[in-house]
Amino acid sequence: MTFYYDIKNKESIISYAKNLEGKSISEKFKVGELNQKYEAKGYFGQLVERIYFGIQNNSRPEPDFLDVGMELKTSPLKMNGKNRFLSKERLVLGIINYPDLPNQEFESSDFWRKNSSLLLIFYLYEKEKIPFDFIIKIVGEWGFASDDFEIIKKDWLHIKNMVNEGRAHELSEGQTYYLGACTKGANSKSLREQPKSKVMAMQRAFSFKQGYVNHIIASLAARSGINDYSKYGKLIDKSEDLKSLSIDEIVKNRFSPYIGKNVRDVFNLLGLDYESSSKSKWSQMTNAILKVELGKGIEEFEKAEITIRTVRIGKNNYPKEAISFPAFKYQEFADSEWDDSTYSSQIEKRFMFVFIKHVGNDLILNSVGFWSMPISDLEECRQVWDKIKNLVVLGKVFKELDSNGRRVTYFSDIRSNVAHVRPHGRDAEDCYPLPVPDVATGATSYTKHSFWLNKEYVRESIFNRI
DNA sequence: GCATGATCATGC
DNA sequence: GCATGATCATGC
Repeated sequence: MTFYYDIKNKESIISYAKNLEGKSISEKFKVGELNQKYEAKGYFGQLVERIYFGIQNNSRPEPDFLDVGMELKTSPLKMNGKNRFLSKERLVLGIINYPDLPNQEFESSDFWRKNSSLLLIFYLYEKEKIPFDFIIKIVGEWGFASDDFEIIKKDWLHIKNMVNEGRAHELSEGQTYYLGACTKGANSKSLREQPKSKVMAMQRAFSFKQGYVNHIIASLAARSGINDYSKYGKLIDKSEDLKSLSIDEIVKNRFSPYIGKNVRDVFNLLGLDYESSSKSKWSQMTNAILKVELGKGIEEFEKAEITIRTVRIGKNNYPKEAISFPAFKYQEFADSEWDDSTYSSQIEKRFMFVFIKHVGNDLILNSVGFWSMPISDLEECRQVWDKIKNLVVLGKVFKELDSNGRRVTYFSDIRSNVAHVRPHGRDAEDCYPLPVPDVATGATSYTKHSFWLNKEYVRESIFNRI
């Protein structure tokens, strides 16, 4: 079989790949190629490699186009409400080889040799279609701009250091920025040996976070003229050298002139209105301190999927409030497991906390820092989630009426050292449907609820450690 | 004084 | 018009 590209010429390969834009595999080839395996996960990528590029499926450590050092990757897109393409998932870039990793240097590592230049083929995933009919929307080559390179290299080093310290079993995605160590395997029971500890560690792969892939998509789409690349505010300006500073340090440096100051004075210094009753004034303050235009997303944080939370601290370093997550849909408990639940993906992210402390009658900007939940606490969150799921799918929402004739929920009995569950809607009438009607009352919907991090937990495990 | 339930203010 | 982060209210 002849292929219409020059295997030793990068531009030739890219322009051949670009012919796929706007088309599906079945439009390019006769459907006679169909076989029964088409439902298998990852099959689309195999199709493109084998049928379009004539590459035998492999799991070699070298890039697919060896002569030009470029790796071929296919990845699914979804549409958001505004007709913009978003990544459907993270982009997985190869299993982390725990035994070898401590002996590698980044520039000559397996990871960088294989992935430093990516030929990306993004297709629109549509549930009702077979992979042959998925439409390829965006094709392009992705190298790494210098800022991204430095951040990805630091992420890689973090992962390597964890393995080198015998802590591969403590790795989680929230510890790094763009390059994550995502779980890889049938479930979280896929365990591997690690070189510096006897503890078995979950199998993990290097992967770009969904937020980083979104940035790649927006950037490639803009190159192809498919849609505009919406501008974010950037945290890092040219004068700062990412070779010596991490994102953590850059953020701490920006905050340091304001730490310990009265929040009213901070607002005045920044030209912001402290009297505003807006609850978004805290995010305005953060943007202003970070020197990012107000009302804009922070590019580096969007790529790293960092969640910013502002927390007021009262006497005894006790948080004024617990920390909430978005209300959950009861139906989701019937449809998913922990590993693919919305809550698990929210709680595994990296967080930036801004702590504001009440001292006498003053509010002081106390501290700022990054945080991700330790694996052992994630396990507690999982248990809380499992218990709520169990109640919801059994239709056990309400207990019998209490002595005052009020309906009491089973949900408030479920509280661990880390998290609990509480109402979270516009008011008590703000409901989501239940997958199973409540056994005690017959109710088919219930007030929106969400998971909350306990105040005690916020104090001990976040505030006291930042 | 905290746990629990309820609700606000805004931006998209 | 609703989802979300932030905050208020009350009874034990």
